[in-house]
Amino acid sequence: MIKLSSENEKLKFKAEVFKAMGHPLRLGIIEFLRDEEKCVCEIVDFMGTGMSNISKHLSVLKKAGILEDRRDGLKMMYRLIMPCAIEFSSCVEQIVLKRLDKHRSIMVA
Amino acid sequence: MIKLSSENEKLKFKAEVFKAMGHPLRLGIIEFLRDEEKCVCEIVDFMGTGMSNISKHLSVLKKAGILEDRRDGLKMMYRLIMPCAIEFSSCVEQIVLKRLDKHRSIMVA
DNA sequence: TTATTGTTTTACTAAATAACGAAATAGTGA
DNA sequence: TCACTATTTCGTTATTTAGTAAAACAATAA
Repeated sequence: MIKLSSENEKLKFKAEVFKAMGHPLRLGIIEFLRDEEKCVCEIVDFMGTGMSNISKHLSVLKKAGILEDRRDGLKMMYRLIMPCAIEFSSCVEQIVLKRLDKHRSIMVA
Repeated sequence: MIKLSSENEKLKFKAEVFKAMGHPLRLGIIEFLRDEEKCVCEIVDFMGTGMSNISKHLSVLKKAGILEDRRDGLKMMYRLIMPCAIEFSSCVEQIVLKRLDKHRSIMVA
């Protein structure tokens, strides 16, 4: 069966969102922004890596449509604009924890 | 601020789930399996690429804990075991469509 | 204007990972 | 054994990632 090309286009766009979230540092940023916007400097302090590196990851998330930024004086503030990302992340977390438990009990057995 | 290492471990596991979904072909497989299990041959027919390629992508999804398989005679049947993946995928789709609309209206304006 | 702060971008290196097709290798059942 | 379905391995090519350093940029203060 041949898939419609518009379907493929949609899949590519959607996959880009998942790909953007598929990196520990970027996922950490998303969770850090869960409740309120933060400046780049706060994100750098929290994540513990260089500003230039964080800035690159932020631009990936922005391009994917997951974050938006806004200037506040000298600072750039970033905020989450895809609330379902947090929901899905918690769902994945539950599954991951369950798997880790299972793994642990196999190790013990 | 320094992050706990167990937090980092969890982030890595979760990121793996997102990474697994961050590929058009794999996302297509997930949506194809939305309602019922399918054999590899059906997935190959639907996605339109080689079996060896599909098989590898299936193993990525299985390893991430998104799919499970079961043998039925000669065939291997795959099914989705992470229902929230579908929910999140629809949420992302809505956002992607909105962005495409906006893009289109900018192009027209 | 110049200096300072906060951020982004570009450029480069090096290592790791991912993608795909083709061929070899399982498993299962007749 | 043969046919069928699926997985694995191999080799090539491409992409991703981390990291650092330097330059560019934007807004504010002196």
